[in-house]
Amino acid sequence: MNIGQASKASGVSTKMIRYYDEIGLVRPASRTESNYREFDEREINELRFIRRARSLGFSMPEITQLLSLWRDRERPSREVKAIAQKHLGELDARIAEMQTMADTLRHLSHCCAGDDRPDCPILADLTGGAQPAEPKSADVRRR
Amino acid sequence: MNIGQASKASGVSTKMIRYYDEIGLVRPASRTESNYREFDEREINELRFIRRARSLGFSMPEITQLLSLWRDRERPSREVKAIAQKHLGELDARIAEMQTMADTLRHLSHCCAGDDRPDCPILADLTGGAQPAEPKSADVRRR
DNA sequence: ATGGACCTTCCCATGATGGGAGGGTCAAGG
DNA sequence: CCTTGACCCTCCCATCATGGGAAGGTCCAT
Repeated sequence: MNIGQASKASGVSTKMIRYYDEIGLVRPASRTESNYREFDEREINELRFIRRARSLGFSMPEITQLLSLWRDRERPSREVKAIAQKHLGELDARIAEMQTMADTLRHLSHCCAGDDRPDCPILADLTGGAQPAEPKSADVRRR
Repeated sequence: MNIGQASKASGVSTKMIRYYDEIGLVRPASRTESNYREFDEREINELRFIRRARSLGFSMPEITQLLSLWRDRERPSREVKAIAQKHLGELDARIAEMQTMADTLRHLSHCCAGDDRPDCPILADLTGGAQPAEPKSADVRRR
């Protein structure tokens, strides 16, 4: 199986397959005499594994760890779970951060008339209460 | 005011101030005869504006637009609101995506014993039901 | 044997940010 | 006046995962 077929079978672009090869994430696939990469079922499964892990937001270093645990039939599931939970924590943290942004933005947007007039609470917030005059905004929560 | 002071006053790193200058986000600050950048209050406010906008997740192109609206005293707040709402939509979409990841991961993690044994639903999910044997997982929702 | 679809490697770009080298400038204290 | 240390300048490089594209080799079906 060559790289194009491996790509179709795994859903990973040829570009990325070569990249994973380059960084050693998948073991250097064997080559034909004309230097074409050759993939077997095992490698296709590894590529699918990587794709699925990426879709869950795991970083490449994390995937490297997960792959090596996956290859090890003796692994303790504890280690896998630890990686997953660490990642979950980071995901939750980033979600919370973005949620804060979104909430603030929703509030500001809600307060903005959105008409022809120039007055705009969104710009006012970005300005930070400063600029021309008095900085006496109280309830527009800012971090 | 030189770049170091501007950095302290605005909370933007000197590196980033130079970058914003380079990409034309802040108008090329005036220079002293020894080629030092000089900043006035207006530019400090623009830097603060950028910092606040970044903290709300706006991209540089969006900030470019916001800044030009901010400079224009005749702007219709409609335009500002449109940018904010577009960004809000993107934020919400990314949050939903990450939330899906986190939920899946939470579920898998919950189902994983996390002990010395090698059996691991997390790895099983990443494997995609494939590999050695039967692909008959039904309730482990996968996208 | 020729053409088209494939493969290879190498280089470049992204976006926002930081690190660091090599060299000029300024101000304070001796 | 000169030294010293804290600044400033520009230029280059790296990140992380991904894709685009060029130049050139290979394979297969007609």
